[in-house]
Amino acid sequence: MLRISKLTDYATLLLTHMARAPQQVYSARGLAEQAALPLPVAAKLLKLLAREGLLVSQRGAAGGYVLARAPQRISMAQILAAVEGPLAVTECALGRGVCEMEKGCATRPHWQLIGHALQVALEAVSLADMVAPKAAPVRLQRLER
Amino acid sequence: MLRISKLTDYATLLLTHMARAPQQVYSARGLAEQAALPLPVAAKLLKLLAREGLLVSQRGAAGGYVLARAPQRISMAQILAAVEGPLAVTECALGRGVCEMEKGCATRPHWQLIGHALQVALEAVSLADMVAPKAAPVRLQRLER
DNA sequence: GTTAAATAGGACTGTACAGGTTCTATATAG
DNA sequence: CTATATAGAACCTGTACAGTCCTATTTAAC
Repeated sequence: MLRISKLTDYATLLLTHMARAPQQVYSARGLAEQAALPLPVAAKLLKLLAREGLLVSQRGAAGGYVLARAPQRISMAQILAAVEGPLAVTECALGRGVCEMEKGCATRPHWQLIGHALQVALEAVSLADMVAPKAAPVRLQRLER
Repeated sequence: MLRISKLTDYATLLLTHMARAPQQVYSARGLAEQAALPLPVAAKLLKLLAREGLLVSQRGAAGGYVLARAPQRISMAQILAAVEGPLAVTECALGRGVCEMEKGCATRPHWQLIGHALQVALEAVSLADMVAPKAAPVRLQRLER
């Protein structure tokens, strides 16, 4: 569990295809074919990614989508945030007052810590890393007290 | 997003209560009250946690639940796995043949890496850490290439 | 100017699963 | 024997994810 949504997975797929030749303009139709996704799904995602600033869109004939930045500067954290909204492992991580047990809850700061570790892990992996043949160099370390 | 389920959150709540006085026997009813959870929910979770080996149960009158191990030896990863099943950020992380795009998918190993980072983060935080006043000492590090 | 090709944005739908309840069976202390 | 526990399964229900479709709007090309 702790699974990302399928849509996020698809979005990553689309973006990695584009990352192989950045600056090129891709149509929704073409990308859907390459990624083997239904056109409506790909189109919906591309629109979303454009709205969220990860892609730049060009309307009209011969239009399409281009990566808004170099693949190195697009992190998995950004992709996930674009598709699924802000990262929040627990409800209380979203803000005050969401959870009614807030006052007596000693576990909250620790959840936040786990959430933070996850955030860092996601930020450390870029789109460029995702197309690289070798695994991205991220490692977790446990500090002794 | 990437949220844990409410049930996992509740389970953590119950377990942290128990961790404050390990070796003590807790009834489902008492724990439900302390944690301010509906009795059916608490009961269901406690049964599950017992089945998964995190708790030891004692049936009959004056029965109840005890932590199966010291709080230091119960990790958040174990709690999450008990309630939600094996950690899998993407579908393909569960095993071969689940995802039909498997052959041409270059992103898979990188997802696995992210999943692994998450796993380590969750393993590094114990139940004992969750009741401690200070945040647990976990840190992520990015290695240079 | 018209047409074709593309994105923008929203509405709509089905369905799988989390979240929660209830019931019956079984064990055990007193 | 009875009261008090847990064990386990079946069941219901709301909601959010996944996916489709329809109607603008923009722009290149002829």
